Amino acid sequence: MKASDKVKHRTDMISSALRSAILERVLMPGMKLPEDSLGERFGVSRTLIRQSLERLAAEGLIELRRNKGAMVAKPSLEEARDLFELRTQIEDLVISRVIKNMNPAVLAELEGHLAKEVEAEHASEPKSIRLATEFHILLAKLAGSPVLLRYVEEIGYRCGLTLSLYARPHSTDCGIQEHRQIIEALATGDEDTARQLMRHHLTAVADRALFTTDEGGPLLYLDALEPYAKKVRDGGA
Amino acid sequence: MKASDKVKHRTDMISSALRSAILERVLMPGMKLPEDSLGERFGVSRTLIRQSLERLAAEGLIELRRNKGAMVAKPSLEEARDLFELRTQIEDLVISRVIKNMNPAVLAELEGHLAKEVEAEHASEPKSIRLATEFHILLAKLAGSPVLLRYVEEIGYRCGLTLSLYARPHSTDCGIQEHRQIIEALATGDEDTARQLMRHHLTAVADRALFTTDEGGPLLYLDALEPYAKKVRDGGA
DNA sequence: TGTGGCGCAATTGTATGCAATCAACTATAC
DNA sequence: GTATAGTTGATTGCATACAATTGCGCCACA
Repeated sequence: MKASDKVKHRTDMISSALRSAILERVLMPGMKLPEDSLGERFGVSRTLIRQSLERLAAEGLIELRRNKGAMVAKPSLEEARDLFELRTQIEDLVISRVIKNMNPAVLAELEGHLAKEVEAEHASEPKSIRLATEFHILLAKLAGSPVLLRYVEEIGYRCGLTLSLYARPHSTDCGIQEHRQIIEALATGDEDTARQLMRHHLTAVADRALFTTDEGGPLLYLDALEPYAKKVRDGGA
Repeated sequence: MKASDKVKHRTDMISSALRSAILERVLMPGMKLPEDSLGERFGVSRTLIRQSLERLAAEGLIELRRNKGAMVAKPSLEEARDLFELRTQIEDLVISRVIKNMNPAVLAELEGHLAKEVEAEHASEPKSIRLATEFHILLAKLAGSPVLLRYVEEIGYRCGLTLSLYARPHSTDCGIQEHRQIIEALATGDEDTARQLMRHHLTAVADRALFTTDEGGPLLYLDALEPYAKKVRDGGA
């Protein structure tokens, strides 16, 4: 049966849970992530936690220091700028590809996502943030290249993390309007405009954020993780 | 002291050893990589091998199938093309940055590398291949962005892997001349020319390779690994 | 002779235990 | 009172042991 096939392994579930927690700003940059506390929370042994942490470290979402454990990554301002620059460059390719694949079904997916963003705009802040990132990931999916998707995802997540360090609250507000414009340009097949809008959008997101420099001390905070751990313990996706 | 600091952990050494073996075409795409055989070879337990395999899987160099073990990745032709396209797009950024950082020391490093390439041209094939990839990595280093370096490295490695699947023998020959031209353009600060040369170079590398479709069966071959394993067992880098 | 099921061997998935490392604290000497 | 050395507690690094899964070969049966 398909349902049991799709059960990714527990490591994947734990990685995803931690990743979501980081992207939704439940785990803030600098927080320590000790193996056995996490293992206890998730109801698994340190082995699986270790694997998950290594994976997230490879993605750049956490830092792993020898004999000193893991903590949510605290990218420098420079690193943040480099990430956005790289992202901008890569998403050019996404635009080209999506335009090539454009059709009513694709357009519908994009507009469906936009609707979700509008809906969440005045609801929960974490959800808006997540949807904003997922807009770009949806575009990458529609580009039809697994390779492209892989890197857009990873860099998008890392950008999301940097925003939780450097962004002011509510800085996502105007993003929805920019997403809408991009969709319109894509729909009309105007590649140059779409590309420029995307570049402008990403620059704007970065600019809205990266000017304020916030300073937060490293803290350990596990209870916030509880809802995420519960899903894993209960065997959910 | 610095020497003891630089002792990366054994997992890193094993990952590097396997990565080198893959890039030097000692481990060909499709070869199986069983955990305990590798562990025996490298003189470590399966734990460390597993970690290394997971890391390489994250980099896209090997594939990891649940309950069925690891094998050297066999990227499809389409994936190969996507990788080169993405690489081309990203290395644009490298060019811009290197030009900004250009100075005599940088130029000297580039020319030093080119000299090594020339020297190895008629010596060992694997060394030429390695040096050709490392030219791009050197450029990324000189670009001065760790983020950029990380992705150029990874994608460069993956491209190297695809070439071992799809490239004809001796297809690296003309690469050196192209590298030389790129260095010249960088030296004169001509960004547009450099960028175009780089794009042309990468396209040429891909084209020289990706037309022949070779079909190789999956094989298990461990003895070829011996020199790599020995370095690790002896505690070398 | 071909096909279907059953069991065994091989390989991976996960937990646990012990050793090594690091950080913080205390005690002692100056 | 300060500085340094020793010691203790906590945390990671790695190996080993056991459980679960998969694939293959064998045998029965049509």
